[in-house]
Amino acid sequence: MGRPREHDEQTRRTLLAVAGDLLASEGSAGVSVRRVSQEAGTTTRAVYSLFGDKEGLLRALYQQAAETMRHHHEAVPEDEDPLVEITALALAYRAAALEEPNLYGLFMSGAVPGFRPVGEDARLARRSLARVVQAVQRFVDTGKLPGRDPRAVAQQLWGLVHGLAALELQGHLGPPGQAEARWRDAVLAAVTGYRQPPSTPQ
Amino acid sequence: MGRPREHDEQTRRTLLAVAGDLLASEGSAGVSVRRVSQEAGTTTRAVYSLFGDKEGLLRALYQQAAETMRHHHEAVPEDEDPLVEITALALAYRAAALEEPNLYGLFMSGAVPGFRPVGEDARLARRSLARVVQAVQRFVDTGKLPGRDPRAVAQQLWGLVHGLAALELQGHLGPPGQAEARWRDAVLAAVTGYRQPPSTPQ
DNA sequence: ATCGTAACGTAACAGCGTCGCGATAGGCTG
DNA sequence: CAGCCTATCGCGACGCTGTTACGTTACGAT
Repeated sequence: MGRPREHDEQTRRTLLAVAGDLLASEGSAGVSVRRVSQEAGTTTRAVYSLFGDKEGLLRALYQQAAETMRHHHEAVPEDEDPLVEITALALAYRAAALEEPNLYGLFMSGAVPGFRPVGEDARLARRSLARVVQAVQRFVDTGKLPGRDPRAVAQQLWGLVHGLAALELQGHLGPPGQAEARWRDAVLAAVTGYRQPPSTPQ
Repeated sequence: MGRPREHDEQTRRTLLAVAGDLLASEGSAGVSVRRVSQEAGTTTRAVYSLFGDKEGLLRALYQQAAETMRHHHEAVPEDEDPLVEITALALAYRAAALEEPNLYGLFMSGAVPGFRPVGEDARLARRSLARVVQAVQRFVDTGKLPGRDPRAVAQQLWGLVHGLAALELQGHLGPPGQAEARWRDAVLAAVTGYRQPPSTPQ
């Protein structure tokens, strides 16, 4: 019974695509409920029917960004040398961040006003790093990172790459060539450090 | 000639203090020109006379945050061991970030909608790390970080601490005790790595 | 054919950043 | 001392925002 819904899955996809484009082309200021729904050829009601509210729309975008990050990581081949594989994973993270800076900003921190991932969404960010945890675990198991806690190392590497990404997106790392050198060097130093057994007990 | 200005230096300080308090207590959503000016006992015009526009007000807050960060760093005593001094500097960074998360978010990236530091302000962020650059320079000069470019190392350490701060503020590092352990461990690994001469030419 | 109901578009609400406009207040000139 | 000049003031309006109450519409069930 009742009127059949026209705000369907297709409309949902269109809204998400438009929101993503607007975020990329005009930044967070361009993403308003009116603007997005109008450019998607529908009305503001559609956003509220499909996503609950504006934050719901942003949450969907966030999940999409997390998925993109996960795909970038899973495309990295395994390597028996931790330095090679971890460097490749870091550069995959960098590629994802540079590819869609605004989407990455939404994903990793505060590029959009009041948006903050909570609960399941916050865990989504961590899950997108599963590939890194798995790699570090493998290196620990085979004695290549002696005495290390895989989750701790993955967290710390995550911190490093996120910080480098934030700095590069703000222009603090110079031109892309120099920036990549900074990434490689930082990862190299970190992995070198992790290859030594930790001196503080954990 | 003309009417004497009542939007003076005192008004400016009051507006900045109110804006800082609102940012700390209610986040970026609480900082509106109307709200700030009203709670400061003046009118919206004062903000536009003294700061140009809302972004001018935020810029002034940003500069204040940079200054706070610089002070935290300069309070760290010198030490002949790079590991000791750099760890202390990193924990000073952490303390500044945790002390006023919203101000730090404004300072380091996108905690406020359309705000992005440019030009002189972006350089201000780098200048707040002068103490780190100086320390690394000293270690390079005395051969404790052989073959390193002080500016590159400082940038990379900056990336590391910023990333860790962002992760911790988002709750990804667990309770404060574990978080501090993560910080110490990450810095330890990085410094250990920097003590080895770089294998890639720079 | 009529009714019930669910989803629709519209229009309104409060709040936002910004700025044009008339009022105001003090220093300079006569 | 009176009056003008002008820089600064507060007020109110403009167009925007996210959200939602409301009247309308379209279909399945009776």
